[in-house]
Amino acid sequence: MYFCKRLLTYKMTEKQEKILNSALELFAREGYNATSTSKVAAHAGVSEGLIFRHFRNKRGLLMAILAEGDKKLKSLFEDIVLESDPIEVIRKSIILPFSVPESEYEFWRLQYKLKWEIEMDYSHKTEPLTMALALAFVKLNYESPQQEAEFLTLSLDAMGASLIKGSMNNSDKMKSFLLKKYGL
Amino acid sequence: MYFCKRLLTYKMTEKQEKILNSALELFAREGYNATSTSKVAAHAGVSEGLIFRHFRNKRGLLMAILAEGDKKLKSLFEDIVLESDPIEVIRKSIILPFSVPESEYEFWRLQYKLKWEIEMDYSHKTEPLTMALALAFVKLNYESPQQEAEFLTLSLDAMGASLIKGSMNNSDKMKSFLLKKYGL
Amino acid sequence: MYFCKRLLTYKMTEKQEKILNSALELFAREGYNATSTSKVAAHAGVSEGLIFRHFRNKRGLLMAILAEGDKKLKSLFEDIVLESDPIEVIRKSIILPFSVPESEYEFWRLQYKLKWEIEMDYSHKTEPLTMALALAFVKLNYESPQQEAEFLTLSLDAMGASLIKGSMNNSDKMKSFLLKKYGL
Amino acid sequence: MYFCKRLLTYKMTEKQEKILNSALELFAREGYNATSTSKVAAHAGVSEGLIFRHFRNKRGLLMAILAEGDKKLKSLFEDIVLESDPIEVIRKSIILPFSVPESEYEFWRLQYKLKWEIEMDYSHKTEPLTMALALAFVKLNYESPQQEAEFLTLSLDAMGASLIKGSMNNSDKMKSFLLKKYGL
DNA sequence: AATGAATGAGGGTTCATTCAT
DNA sequence: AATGAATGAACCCTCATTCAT
Repeated sequence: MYFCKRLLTYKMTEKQEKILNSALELFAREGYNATSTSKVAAHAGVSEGLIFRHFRNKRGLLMAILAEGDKKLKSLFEDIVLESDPIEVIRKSIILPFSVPESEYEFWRLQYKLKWEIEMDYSHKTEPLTMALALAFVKLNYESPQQEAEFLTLSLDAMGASLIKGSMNNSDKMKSFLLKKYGL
Repeated sequence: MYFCKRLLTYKMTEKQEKILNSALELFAREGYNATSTSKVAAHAGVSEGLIFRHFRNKRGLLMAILAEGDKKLKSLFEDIVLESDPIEVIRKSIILPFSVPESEYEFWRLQYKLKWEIEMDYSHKTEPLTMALALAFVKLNYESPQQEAEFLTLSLDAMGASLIKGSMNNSDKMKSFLLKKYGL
Repeated sequence: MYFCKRLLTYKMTEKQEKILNSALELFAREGYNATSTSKVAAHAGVSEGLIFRHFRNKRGLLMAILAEGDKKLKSLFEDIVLESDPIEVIRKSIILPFSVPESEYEFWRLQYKLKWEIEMDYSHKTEPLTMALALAFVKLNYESPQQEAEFLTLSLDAMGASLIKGSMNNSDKMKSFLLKKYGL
Repeated sequence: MYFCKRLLTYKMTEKQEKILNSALELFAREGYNATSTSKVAAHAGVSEGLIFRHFRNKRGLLMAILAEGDKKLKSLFEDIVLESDPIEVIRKSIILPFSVPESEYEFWRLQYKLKWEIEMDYSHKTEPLTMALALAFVKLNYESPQQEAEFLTLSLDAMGASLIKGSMNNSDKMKSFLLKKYGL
């Protein structure tokens, strides 16, 4: 594994965090390939060499960001996965993309970008959500719970993408439309 | 506009086409930023300089590809947009992503990649489809035809993405599920 | 093989030759590792990128130099190898290191440097000389012609090294001493 | 002078010795320029900074190694220089390169490497040997004792180099050949 | 004595692009 | 139309070295 062990502990030097934040911002804005390590260093107010001392690689830097991101993702899904009421599972899932605070758009844009830029396998990350939804649809006696769950997951993912790209005009309407569509 | 005038005419030299095809393939596979003009030239069996003679820029090369792609996209939508039977509009829309031949995956992968890599505005391209669907849903007395159309468009886009990435296990099931969902 | 094909033909661009000459000079003076490609480029009055266009690698540049050097080496040995008179073979061999013009010291210093710096296999290059000497010693009924030849080759190599390093005080005396030692 | 004072005393910390040994090994194997201080530190299991605390410089580290090596060299020559019997002087000299244990090849390879890599003046180190030989040849009434001594020194040096590089096939034959050549 | 964070300069190499032919 | 020589800027990364702890 590439990413620095320190990341997994709670101790991280100030500069290390600056690098990580700058990289997240720039990767998310310009893309991974289009962002040079020197730009990251400059943005973080740090010598370029330090990036490599802490993260070995440009790739290692990316992995460190993704590792941190995965934790965020898991905690987001946790609330849904642990929910026992199927109605609530669906409601919370639908609400999810619409309740992401703008401050986190950066992180999500990066996820979407990387999904395509570096052919990152992303589908397994949403799997817990799909499974929770499938279970909920089973409980609610839907005819094809698995397809239903997969479809909803993909659609919500698409909603999220649309929101982040700013190409959805009326997100509130879309949210309530979806809730109604699933009888909520 | 950057792209070479020749593109708009129907005459294109053999080498010009080779460049275009190679660029499409490489951009789609590796991404725009990660593909160097020298790689394109080598893959096309052409001198690097020729790319710039014909397309001015690396960006111009990209634009030329996209221009050609837009035509393909339009012709795909045409059949749907011109359909008057609302049921057929919906059916054809749903079927669309599932009936893209694998030989065209490359082109579509490029579209998806660029959507994120160069923050390409893509939503307007699907607008004709959304409008056709909205009209269909109006005719069929759906409650929120506009949201319905937007939602379906986004979802189908997501289906397409999933198909191309190879992360959809059972596309046939998903297709028939969708058709049934819309009462077809 | 790394080195540019052009080297083997007689056509070489002016700048290509400048690069080669500069590299020879600098590699010989400072050593291969201690000489940066940027130094070579500056010394040759050429952009650094050009080095890589023509020789692919820093290593490729080195190989190109060595390839040219090998030809020089072979032509030096040719006169000895083709000699049929055993006395002459020995005489010419002994004289060889002492008759290298100072203008070629650079090239030879590079050979010696590389022999150690990059663990270059060098012994096979002197093999033709050893064989010619062995044959001569056989003809002259020496007791251990093979050892005699190997010993002389190694010793002459050492003479050459000493000469090039400037650590031999009286090369003329040494030359005549050697000639006398072998009865010439 | 660069090298750490501690070297000249007989007390050296464990880590200091580890550094020295690692540096010797790596310099000998890869060359001085091609070996980074970080590699040395890693190989020695020591922080990189410690190298500079103890040896000031990368160069200082090298000097420390060479200083230690010089002692080894002197003790090797001592036995020859103190010998009064001229026959024995020559015999011991000839035997010298052939009796270096393989465990010391590393050290000698470094000497040879540095001779060329950093244009290290090496000839003065062999001077005591040359002088001892010259004296021996005088005693034995050789015609040109000085040349004879210089020649033998250089040749033996070349033997050593050949042995270390592994390019001498039959070292035993060569040794006895040499002994016979000098009437021993 | 020893560490590890931090740096600035420079390493080799690739880049998109221009130009003479 | 087409080539290939040529460039300068930027690329990712490693270097020897310093410093606070």
